Parts: sequence; structure tokens; C-alpha cells
Amino acid sequence: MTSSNPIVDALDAAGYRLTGPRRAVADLIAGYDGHFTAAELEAAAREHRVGVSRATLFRALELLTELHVVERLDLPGGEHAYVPCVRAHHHHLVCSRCGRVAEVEDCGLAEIVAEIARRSGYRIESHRLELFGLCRHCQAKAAPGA
Amino acid sequence: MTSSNPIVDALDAAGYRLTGPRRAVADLIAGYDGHFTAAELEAAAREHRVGVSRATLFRALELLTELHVVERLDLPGGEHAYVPCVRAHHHHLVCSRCGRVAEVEDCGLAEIVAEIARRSGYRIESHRLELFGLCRHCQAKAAPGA
DNA sequence: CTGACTATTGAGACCTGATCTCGACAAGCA
DNA sequence: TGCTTGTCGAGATCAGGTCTCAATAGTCAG
Repeated sequence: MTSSNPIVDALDAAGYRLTGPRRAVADLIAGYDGHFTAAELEAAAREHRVGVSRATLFRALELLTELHVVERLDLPGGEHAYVPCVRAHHHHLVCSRCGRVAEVEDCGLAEIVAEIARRSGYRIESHRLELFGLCRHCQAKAAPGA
Repeated sequence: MTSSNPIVDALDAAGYRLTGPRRAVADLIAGYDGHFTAAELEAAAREHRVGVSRATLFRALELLTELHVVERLDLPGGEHAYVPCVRAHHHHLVCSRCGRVAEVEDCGLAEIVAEIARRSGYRIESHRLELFGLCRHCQAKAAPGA
């Protein structure tokens, strides 16, 4: 497990230095398969004995967001979370129970956006769709009898 | 202009007391036709000589959000803004230049959401679509020659 | 391998947005 | 009018995030 870590690769490809803290943060993030908050990441770093200062953590997060390997998400409650993800344009489907995040491609949304643009007269430059619900797992757990 | 203010009405209808500060905040909000941040609202209150404390401002905002006469918006930059709006389910189209907000009904999105649910296996409970772009006004200003 | 250059880091101050506490106050009702 | 209780204000406090600046460490030329 030297680092077939795609996050590290992205950093490298973009010409950033591959420093210890950055690798550590990248590894930490790669371990998530759902979203995480900055606070959780911080706690995880502490737990894993990775000495990464808060500032560095946020700097890494910012960097990775810029590189689109991480995205910032706004949960319904108003909290901020981050999700590791791929570069292409897509949307997020968040399990409101366990936090697992599925990526959703754009299936048909573009047309709707175009239609909205036509009706409103706005020139639409970007959009963001966030979906919240229960993943299969949590549905099963929520309704064991049904 | 005693108060045909729909925000005040909503408060009343929901059984909340119609206090001075709440009316003041409602009036302030009614004056916006785009989004506003909490800080802007605070400044406006100060400017209009309405003595409303920060806590009260936030409490009112929270209340109104609950009543769906105001919604909280997450701007692309990560800032929070609030928009006065109607109760029905809809989405927001925000002018990234002037902040004007248009409400967009659900034209066709429901089908897409259903399709996503089918594909992913998630039971989707809510969604949020935010669109960012240039309103007609700002398009004109941005490209006067073209 | 070494040194130098410069990006990056850490520690902690600081800032902004928002919430909480608690005594004082006032809206609404009898 | 007087009570009851929801609401308010002031300010402490919290959370999330950013900034500063000296120290450190990648990276690359030699």
C-alpha cells in the first residue's frame, strides 16, 4: 500500500508537492466511503496518530476540492460535509442515516436545466443537485418486518 | 402599509406571537427580492433603526425557515444566504452577479428523481436543486456590445 | 550526495456565522 | 387590569474556517 492512492496521484499530477501531511490526509480520505466532516477528519487524524494541524487539514481539503477529487456537500441540516469523488460532473445521493454517498450521473437533468433557462431567461452556468434518502442497507434496517 | 406582510401572516397563522422584533424582521425580509445573508439583514436592521439583537434575528430566521417562508441557500462559494419564498416545493435560480433569485417549479425533475431512485436502490426522501447563472439584466450588462 | 530555493507546515490568534443562557419584558387572554 | 408564558437582549460561547509567520522539508540543479 505504498500509494496507489488516486488522491495522491491527483496531487502529483497537478504539480503539488507530495508531502507527508498531504499523503496522510489523502489516505485518511480514501478510507471513507461516505461523507465526512472536517471535524471527523480531524478526529481520525488524531486517532491514527497522524500529526496534521488543523490549518493543514483545511488547506488540503481546499486543494482537493479544487482538484475535484473531493467535493463539499451541504447537508439538509446546514452542516458541511466532504465527499471523495471522481472528476466528472455528477451529483450526490446521500443516505441520511449512514452517510453513505452514491454518485449519480446527469441522466436527463441537462435538458431540464436548458428548459429552465429558456423559461426564465437566465443564462445558467452551473447547477447542483443533492438528493437525500435511505440507502438499501438502511431501508432494510428501518423496516425489518415489511 | 400596516402589514399585509405575508411573512407576518404566516407567523400569525402558525400561532406565534406577533412581536415588534418579528414584525420588523419580517418587513426587512419582505423588502428583499433576491437573497440576503444574515449579516446583511443585521446591517439593514441597524440602518433602519430597528433594534433587533443578533440572537433574535437568527431565531426569526430559523422560525421562518421552519414555516417555509424563507429558505436557506448555499451559495457556490460556501456562503449561506436566505431567500424569502412561497411554501410550495420549488428550486432556486440565483443570479451570481446581482443575487436576484427566481423560483423554479419542478418541471420534470420528479421523474428524474424517480429514475435515480430506481437505479440506485435508494429511497429518495428529499432533494435540492440549485441553479446559478446570470439573470437577463446582468447578461445585458455583461455583454453590452454583443 | 549536497545545497539552495521555495512550497508547505504548525501553532495559535483571529474571524464569522450561529447558538445558548438567563433574567427582564411584553403579547395575548381572562 | 393582571397573569402567564412566550419572546427578547446582551453577551458568552461554540464551530468551522482562515491567516500569519517563522521553521521545515520536498525537489531539483550541480
